[in-house]
Amino acid sequence: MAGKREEKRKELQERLITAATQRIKGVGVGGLRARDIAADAGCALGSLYTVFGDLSELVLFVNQNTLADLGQTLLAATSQAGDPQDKLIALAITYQQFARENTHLWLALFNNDLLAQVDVPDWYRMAHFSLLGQITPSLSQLDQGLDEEECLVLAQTLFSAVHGIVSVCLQDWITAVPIEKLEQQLVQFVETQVAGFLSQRQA
Amino acid sequence: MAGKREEKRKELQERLITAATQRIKGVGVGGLRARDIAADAGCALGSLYTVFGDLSELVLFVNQNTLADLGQTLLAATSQAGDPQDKLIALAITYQQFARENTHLWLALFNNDLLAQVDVPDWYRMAHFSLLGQITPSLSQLDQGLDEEECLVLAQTLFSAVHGIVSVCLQDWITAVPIEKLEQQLVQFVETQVAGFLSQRQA
DNA sequence: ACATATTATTGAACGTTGTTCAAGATTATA
DNA sequence: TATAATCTTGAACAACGTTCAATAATATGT
Repeated sequence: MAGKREEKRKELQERLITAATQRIKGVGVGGLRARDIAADAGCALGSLYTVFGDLSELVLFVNQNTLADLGQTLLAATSQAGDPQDKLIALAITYQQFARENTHLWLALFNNDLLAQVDVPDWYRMAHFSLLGQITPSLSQLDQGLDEEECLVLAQTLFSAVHGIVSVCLQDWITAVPIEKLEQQLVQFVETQVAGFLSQRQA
Repeated sequence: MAGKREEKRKELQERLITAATQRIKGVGVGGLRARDIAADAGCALGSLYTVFGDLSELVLFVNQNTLADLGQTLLAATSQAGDPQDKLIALAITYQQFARENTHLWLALFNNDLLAQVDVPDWYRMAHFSLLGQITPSLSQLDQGLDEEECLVLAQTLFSAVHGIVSVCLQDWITAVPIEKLEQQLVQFVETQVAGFLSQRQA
């Protein structure tokens, strides 16, 4: 009978993460309720707090899975791109696609109301960081004069910019740019950015 | 004694907005408490709900002021810029400066957890929209072949991109790019974007 | 296999939240 | 000044995240 405790604990943890994931998918991270999650996972309310310190920590685990999914999706959809520019465009389009197909889970990644109360663990920062690793090769291919740090900063800037464009569009702030034009917007943006690089490199 | 009711109501409304603004400045929109606001404004808890439908509506009024401030700040800091590129850079830098100096108020503008429950009124969308009006002239100056709609979409894209860069940096997602490099990052970004425009216009 | 110690699970209970509403205070009207 | 209309009040409510003593389940020692 040895090891049964740990095994059950792991099972419960997975059930809770699954339940939380489904709830976030449905109602968003703002509509997350401890009692709902416990009910879905088939355990008592208090049991949730024997596995996770609080709800924020549970969301962090959901986010870890989302980040992994996102990383895999980006990798799968862009590995066969040739051109650096094509690859950057494919990354942006795939990012936007993921955000649209998993809006609530994607928004949970950036909801700092919950995350502000917990100090973000290293594995979380790492998962974010590794996404940049899919951008840097294309950048250093575009401009071979970039050192590693410049390349990282540039990747960060580009990622943030694309994220901003997608984010503003999906949260429907202003009526000007409809979601139907998002892809076109992104393609144009990356093209302009790449053209700017090349033009600056010549000067 | 006529008109005293309306006068007191307006005063109370202003006191509540002021109190809420100060609270958001201090603890962020997530730390906003109806009881604190009422206490600061010197009224009963229930009075808050005779002026505003709920807390979200109150935050909307705070945001209106913030948007007006932001608009004024951008206008004042960039009106004397000559070059379209210089103006776009000035806009980005000023936006970042405003975000850093009024972080909590600025974050409240984009916190959709509260805003999602209320349907955003037109005056709110207008205030967002008018910010774009500070970008479009520079863009049509850069490329006079742009029609009005293209120009608006482009302004939206650029604004979103800059917002994303600032947002990611200020929320400290990843350790890679420190806040000290934010300005440099923005300047470089706008320069690249403008260079891209010009290069594409020639082709 | 049994008894004991250790640990996990439970859900009622606590403090805090946004919001409501009958009672009382204030202002308008005649 | 008296009456009607309206606003202000804060106790009360439901729902929330979180805790914890009691109970059930598991591990350990003989």
